Amino acid sequence: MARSSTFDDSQIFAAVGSLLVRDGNVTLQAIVAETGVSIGSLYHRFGSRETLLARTWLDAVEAFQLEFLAALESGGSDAGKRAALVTPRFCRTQRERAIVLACCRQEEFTSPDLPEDLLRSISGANHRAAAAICSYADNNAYPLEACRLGLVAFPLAAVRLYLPDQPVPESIDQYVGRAFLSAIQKRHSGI
Amino acid sequence: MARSSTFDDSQIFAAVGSLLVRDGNVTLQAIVAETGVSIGSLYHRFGSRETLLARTWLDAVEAFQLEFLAALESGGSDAGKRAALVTPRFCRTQRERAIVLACCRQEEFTSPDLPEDLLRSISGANHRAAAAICSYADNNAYPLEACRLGLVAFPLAAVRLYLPDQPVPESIDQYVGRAFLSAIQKRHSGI
DNA sequence: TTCCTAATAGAATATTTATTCTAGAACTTA
DNA sequence: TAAGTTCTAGAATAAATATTCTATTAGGAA
Repeated sequence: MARSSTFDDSQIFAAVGSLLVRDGNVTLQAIVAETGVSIGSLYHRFGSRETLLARTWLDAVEAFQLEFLAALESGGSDAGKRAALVTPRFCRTQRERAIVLACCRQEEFTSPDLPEDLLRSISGANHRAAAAICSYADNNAYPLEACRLGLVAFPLAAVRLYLPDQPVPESIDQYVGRAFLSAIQKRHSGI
Repeated sequence: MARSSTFDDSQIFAAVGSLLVRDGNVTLQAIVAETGVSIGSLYHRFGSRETLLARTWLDAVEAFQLEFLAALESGGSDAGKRAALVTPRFCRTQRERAIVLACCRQEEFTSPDLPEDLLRSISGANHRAAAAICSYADNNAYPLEACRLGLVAFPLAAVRLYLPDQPVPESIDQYVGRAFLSAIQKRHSGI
């Protein structure tokens, strides 16, 4: 066909992750400096900075959901707890992707001038996760709010204590597990 | 002496908060549009964009710590739990400031070209909070990690479920209280 | 080997955003 | 009311950043 790529998209996604950590924002110049990919090549591949960032985010989300949804939908009695623990583990096995997830707000990636198919993939991923959490809540008669906290918010908060610079220690898993249980435990009516 | 200010700093700080929510970033032009303060006036007051943002953050942190430290250092047996609950309450009573705290990373505000006194105030605030959490941990023989999670990370995670756009519901307080307890409860050696 | 296609390259350009600068307005005190 | 001082104003400038464009390069198929 034609010339094949010199760089992997994944190298670029990883660079975005480390720039997020180092500078808190991502300029194309910084990506060029970090990866060696030329600016022309970046535009050839992605079309715009916004698309590049959105693709980076989607890549991270999909990798995460692969594990998270598998755990949540596996059905065992501790499916929820195992799903909650996916977050700290993901931080250890796929650090750059975890950083992207921890640093970006998903609302950034709904701009209507992203390419059609990318927008579809993004909203697909969002809906898939939302639906899974929702039916987990329904099936167990937990409030949705409790599930969102226990499955997502608390685990994320825990790893953020360390994420940008330090490794996420094993000790965190205990806290995540217990925070999950605290979220889904049945309430008393008062306080 | 001389002419007095037309605008309150607090109006500007509030505008930064709403811009953070709406756009996720804050340009001076946007502040001008939002508040009506002129660009010249902004520079006269703050000297640089960076200083403006740092002052906004400091304003929010100090307001928060006023309540948080009072609760934490009040001494009662449930001082920790009350301190944890300061976060959701602060979100209700001082929304803009809470938003600033929830959206900014404090590492942004350590750049050496901020004015001397501002840097001192910022690091003072950081140390004050860190020290308070530390001695709370010591006094109760809790791991520091547990206290950071229970007092800060979990409460913040809970309100972030709503913060940018929606009000933080009262129902959150129960979850925050229980997550705090789950963090400081004594561990079993295994899992 | 030759041609076709897509990838790479980076200078040139456009755009956005921060910052400086000069003038003028308003408050205060004498 | 006059002088002094600080605040406001916004056009002009500078700096950072994204985007376009024209070559050039490299792999694959004929």
